[in-house]
Amino acid sequence: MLDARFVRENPELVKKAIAAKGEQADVEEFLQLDERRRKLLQETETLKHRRNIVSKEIGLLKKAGKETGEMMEQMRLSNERMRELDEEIRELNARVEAILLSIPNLPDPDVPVGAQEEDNVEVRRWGEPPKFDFTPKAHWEVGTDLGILDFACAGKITGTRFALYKGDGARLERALINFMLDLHTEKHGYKEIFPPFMVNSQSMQGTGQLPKFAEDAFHVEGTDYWLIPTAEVPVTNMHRDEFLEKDRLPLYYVAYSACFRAEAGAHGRDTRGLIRQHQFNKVELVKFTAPGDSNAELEKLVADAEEVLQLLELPYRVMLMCTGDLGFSAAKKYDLELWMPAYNAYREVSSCSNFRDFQARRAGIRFRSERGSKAEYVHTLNGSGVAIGRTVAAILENYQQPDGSVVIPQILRPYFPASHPGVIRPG
RNA sequence: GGAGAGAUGGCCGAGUCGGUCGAAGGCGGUCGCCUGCUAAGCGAUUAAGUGGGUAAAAGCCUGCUUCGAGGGUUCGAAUCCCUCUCUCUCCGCCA
Repeated sequence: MLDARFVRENPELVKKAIAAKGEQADVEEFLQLDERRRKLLQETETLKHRRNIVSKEIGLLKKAGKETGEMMEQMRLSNERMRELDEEIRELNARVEAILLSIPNLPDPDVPVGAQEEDNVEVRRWGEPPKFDFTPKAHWEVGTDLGILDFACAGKITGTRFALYKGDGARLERALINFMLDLHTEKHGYKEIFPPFMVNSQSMQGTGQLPKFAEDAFHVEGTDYWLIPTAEVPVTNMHRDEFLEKDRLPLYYVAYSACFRAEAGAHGRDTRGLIRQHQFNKVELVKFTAPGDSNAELEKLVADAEEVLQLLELPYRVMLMCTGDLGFSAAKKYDLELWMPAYNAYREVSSCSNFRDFQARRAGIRFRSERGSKAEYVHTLNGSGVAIGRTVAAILENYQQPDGSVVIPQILRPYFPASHPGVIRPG
């Protein structure tokens, strides 16, 4: 959420940002409601000021044994007007807040302006797409033929957009989770968190999923709980409504979690395979930093995620998202995209964003710099480090052999039994 | 699920016959003094949110709100009443 004062003072800038992101939010209505709200606020506060003074006086008079009946009667009357004003202010507050929550974050100045994917900018590429002297199969065929993925069975147990991993497939999934957690904790200095997979609505609002994107998430009926769409939600909310001491920053967290997404707007897209599931695993990186540090921290975050792909020896590219692809809360975002031979295209496995103080303001995550000792909001960043299911898909496609087997990336061998041949074969 | 206790400022912790309590005290922070350095010591200062005024700005002046959340009683509520949430202890149940 943006600062109300900032919106009030820079309405044109905010409107431009809303348009650039392709979002909808009524800044004009905000300005009108806000002005009326402040006018009423002044009126009721004047009345309250008087009440406070008179009440004190009544206390003193009573102590002195004086008559106070008339003053009390007067106060009773002005209380009615206060009640009316407060009621209207409360309504205005709710409407102003609602608009404020619907205004997206401002894009950074160095973010390319654009409406669609084609406007994203490729920053760099790593690795060479493998050359096959046979026609590479799609990962769902590879996995199904090997007997390590079973979509039909998952469909029976649960429904569409779920996957069942078996044998070496399940092992591969688990190996990737452990490999990534180990890398980020041991080499990159992140603290490991294992969060709840359900959160309350306040947490969902803190990171920006609510109120706008309720239909993208699964809600547990009869409760205030939501299945997390990413570990970003519980981990960022760890520090909701807290002050973080300056010398504690930056904070680096890494969390494995299952992620649950309704994919409401994606009917008919990626219906096969592991690319778009209602439930998938992800290792997520989350940072809390001082405001001045978030630019540099985003670059480091991207590098940390890239190292996962490099060690797995999977070809990828880094994309800088244009304003239209930034999403609601981000000020700047890089996507990492893995090469998928069967798609003959790069597909996203990681999204690394700098939210600046947008989430922190919603979630009330503050800190004090030593000097002015004035409270400020921290900056939050996060990125996938990386999505597991899509990585499995990429491994199955990039490491597939002519005979249908799949070579296990070298870095993952220690996560398989010593007796394992290092190749996944049918059976 | 049953019984009880609790929730106060960055942190800890006082505060019930409702009135000068936004809140004692301590810790921590900041500034100054002192000390050969460090440690200790002395003094001052230090809640947040929001509105208005003033200033180029840092800031300064001023109002209102906030003692888990929401509602109520009252001229006046941290203090009284109701509802809810969370935490802790005991019992029961359970992976």
